[in-house]
Amino acid sequence: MLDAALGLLEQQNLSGLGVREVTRAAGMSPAGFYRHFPDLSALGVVLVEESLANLHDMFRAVFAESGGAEQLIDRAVEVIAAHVREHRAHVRFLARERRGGVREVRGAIAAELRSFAEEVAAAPAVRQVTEGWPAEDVRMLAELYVDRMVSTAAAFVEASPEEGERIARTVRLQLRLISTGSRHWNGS
Amino acid sequence: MLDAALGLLEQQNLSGLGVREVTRAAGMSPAGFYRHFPDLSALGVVLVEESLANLHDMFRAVFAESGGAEQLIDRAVEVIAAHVREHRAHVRFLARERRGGVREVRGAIAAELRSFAEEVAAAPAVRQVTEGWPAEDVRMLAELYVDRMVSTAAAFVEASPEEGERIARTVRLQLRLISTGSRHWNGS
DNA sequence: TGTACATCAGTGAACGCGCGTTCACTGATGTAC
DNA sequence: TGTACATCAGTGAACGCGCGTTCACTGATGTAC
Repeated sequence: MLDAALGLLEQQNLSGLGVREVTRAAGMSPAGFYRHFPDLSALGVVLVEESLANLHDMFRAVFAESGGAEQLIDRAVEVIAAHVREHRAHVRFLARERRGGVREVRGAIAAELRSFAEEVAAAPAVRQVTEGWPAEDVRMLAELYVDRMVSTAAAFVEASPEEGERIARTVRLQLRLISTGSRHWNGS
Repeated sequence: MLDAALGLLEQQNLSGLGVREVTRAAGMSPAGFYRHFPDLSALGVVLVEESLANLHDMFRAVFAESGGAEQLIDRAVEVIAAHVREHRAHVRFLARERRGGVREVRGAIAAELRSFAEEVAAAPAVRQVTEGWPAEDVRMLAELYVDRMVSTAAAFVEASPEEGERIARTVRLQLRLISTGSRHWNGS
């Protein structure tokens, strides 16, 4: 039933989903829905949790191994592409709901992205560059990386394979430019 | 009626809007809707056009006067904040629909943002820095600026005044970092 | 091993409701002579 | 200036439909003795 809902959410957003629509897609009778969830927003919460947990894994995978900036950037783009390939529906769902209709959902996603930024800030490859920076500067750099990675995943998910290749090239350049900027950063 | 629809769209997305809901908010009878639009997606098209035209003005206002990188960044953040203050509902609508449900709308927004990126790439302040760069590198820098500005507007629109101040500080730092990166860019 | 019972995911019919859309209408405003 | 007519934004009633939710039910599976 969660899979059925995710499938439907590729074409529309959470607030447009219907109980009968979901059960129909799952091959059940409408009443069966209430054996699993009290209402649709409860189902939404589960999907958000699943999607964010997956995304968390993605971030951990990027920063799991150490290495220079170049290797890190290449691995980041590969991991993002693989993540989108494997969790396309989840990524699409997050991209929609990040700025979407349900305040509660938006807040949960925002909070999780902030916690990802903290992890990025604490990653050895980043700490090496930001040694001696004020906390605010480290945070803005980490948020810049997180936002770029999430936006890239969102762009991949709607793209054809050729567009995907173009997006990958562009984001690699952008991450390199940000990395260059951080190496020449002269304080706020 | 457009205003009524924009008001409703602060709480939900285009695909969740209803004819009766809009006419109710506009103080009309349901049938009156069809005097102005054949259906809701026609109304959506008008709102997208309005919103993008406004956003275009915002980009032009940022790059209207020349000046150093620092002045440009400060003006950009001020102009974005003013734009959000004046066109809150339009900005919120664009933020929602940029990754939202309706393919046609998403495509129209993406195309317009690409054309903004071309304008940014052609702005004197940017051309000065990117002299001699390959076209692809110029494009990725312009897209980075555009995306950061649009994301900032989207963030402002949901933020309290204090959060807004934090966002403004963060984005100023990020734009400075990108600018620093571009000045030390050593080719792709 | 067999029997009686509990659990619980899924069913199908029914309910009242708000939806989108249509229709012939009204009545204000502009225009031709 | 007055009169006849055209235009058109807005109306109110009506339609059929799909919606969310409830209810008593079924029947498969697990479990205690």
